[in-house]
Amino acid sequence: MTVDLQLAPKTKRAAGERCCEPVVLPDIDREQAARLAEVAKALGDPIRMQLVDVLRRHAGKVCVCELVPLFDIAQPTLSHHLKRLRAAGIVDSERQGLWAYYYVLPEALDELSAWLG
Amino acid sequence: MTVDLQLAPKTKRAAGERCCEPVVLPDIDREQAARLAEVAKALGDPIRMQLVDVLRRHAGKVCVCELVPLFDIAQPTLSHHLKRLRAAGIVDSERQGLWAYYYVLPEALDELSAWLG
DNA sequence: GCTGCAGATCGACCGTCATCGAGCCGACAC
DNA sequence: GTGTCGGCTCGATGACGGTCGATCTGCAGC
Repeated sequence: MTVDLQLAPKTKRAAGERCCEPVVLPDIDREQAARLAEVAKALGDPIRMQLVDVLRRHAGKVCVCELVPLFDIAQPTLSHHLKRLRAAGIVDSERQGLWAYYYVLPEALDELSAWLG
Repeated sequence: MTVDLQLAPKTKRAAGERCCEPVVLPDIDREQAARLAEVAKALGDPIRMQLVDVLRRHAGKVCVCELVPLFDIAQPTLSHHLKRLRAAGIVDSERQGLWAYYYVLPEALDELSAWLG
């Protein structure tokens, strides 16, 4: 008995009226939303935002030893932020002897920029 | 004696050579970086990214009761995400009787879009 | 061999966030 | 008045993220 308990008439509105026409799109590509959210989350830190800004303005490979004095954080912390940016596909690195150089991969930022219109 | 211990010649490179020319800009407007990072952090969640996408595509005020069935999360959780988006200045809300309607404030997204170029 | 340096990684601490249920409040119908 | 519904707020909890010191890895020079 009471098998229709989960099918109770919960669709009954306050007085049968609707709040607004149901024209919202039912599904928006979730995969793209997940990728864009990952890029946005990587940019969601002031230090990482400034890091990307410096690398974008320089328009070339920048040595880590030049990035450290720009921020008042320890070197391991900066390395951690660069690793997060690289995991999100925003930047990439290249080692030359002692030093490491970072540069921007424009694809991720371009996709976010295209979504913003 | 040894008063110049803190001023030791730490500038001495490995062999006197520099890793790269010091042309990185010393300071990038930190306030703007903080604002952009706040907007990006608010977008750094798949559900919030889809929420903004729905509100942008609808180009009008959307009732919360229409947003709830689009995601498999509880209604308080959706309200939490909307609150975060509103705190970041991305959306705003307006109550009409029983229902609440949310809409996009384009300024925040426009600033991020302008920075992305 | 040893020493020093640039950068990455690890472990730990602590703050913030996402999620949920429970409860509260305002508006409407009766 | 009471009941009901839509939505928000409050706690609690588990997970994630930023930061640091300490340590490790390569590399260059002695």
